[in-house]
Amino acid sequence: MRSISLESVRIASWNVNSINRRVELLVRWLEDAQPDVLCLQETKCRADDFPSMPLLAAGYESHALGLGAWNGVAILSRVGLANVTEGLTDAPQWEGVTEARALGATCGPLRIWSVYVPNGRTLEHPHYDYKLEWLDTLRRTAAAELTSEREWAVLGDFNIAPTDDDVYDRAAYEGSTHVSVPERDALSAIEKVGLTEVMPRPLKYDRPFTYWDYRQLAFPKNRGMRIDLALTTPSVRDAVTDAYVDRNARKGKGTSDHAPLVIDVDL
DNA sequence: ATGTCCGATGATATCGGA
Repeated sequence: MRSISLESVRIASWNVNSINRRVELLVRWLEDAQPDVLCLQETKCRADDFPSMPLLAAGYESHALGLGAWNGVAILSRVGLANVTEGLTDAPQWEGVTEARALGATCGPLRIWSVYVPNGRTLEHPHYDYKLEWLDTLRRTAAAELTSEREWAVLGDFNIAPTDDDVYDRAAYEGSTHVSVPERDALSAIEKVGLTEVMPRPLKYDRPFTYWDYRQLAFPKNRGMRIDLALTTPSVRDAVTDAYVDRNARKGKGTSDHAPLVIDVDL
């Protein structure tokens, strides 16, 4: 019989839209929010340009995956960062390149992945097919890792609004990506391998949007979407004590167009 | 005025991407 130990961790995910543009903001947020693990997306820098020193000074070790101006993911942790896996198994390529969109690591009690799902651009664009193929590859990687008896989570920018309630106005997205049936089916297929979504609470208004376009005053008008998601094993989900979107991090000049998703778990 | 912002580039304005 094994002993049960209570382990409390705060995990988070944030599409930062260029980490080198926002190092100081990120460090201030880390000091304020105190996450134990943070999954980052759209770091937009090579691993050797990643600002690991100021993050280390803030108390976090990090592992970054990036090719340059586009995409890029990373994981920060103050509870260990081991067994790092760079990329999905047999990930599809875009224009001959295996992009930096997925990073897995074991952090404390959790096996955790940071993902930046392809945007898709339009329903007719080859990038949309790439998005669906990439999501199916994520499903296969998740299924393969879930055979181990470890608590497991994937956090990131999925570029999918799971339901019509996850966009400010369904009609505004008619014929667009992020809300289409094949994208939502691909998300459901990932959940069917043994994952369940952690639903955050909003800090303001009725719905926990995580992204607001920079244009057309979308943030002050709360014209947002909930596309940054967390899928976990059921036992992690059942151990969640709080989950929220920190929309305060979206306020003001010089912020990312995404807000962080924060999840507290008592395992 | 897409009421914007990012990195990259025959850079000092323009472009693709989001």
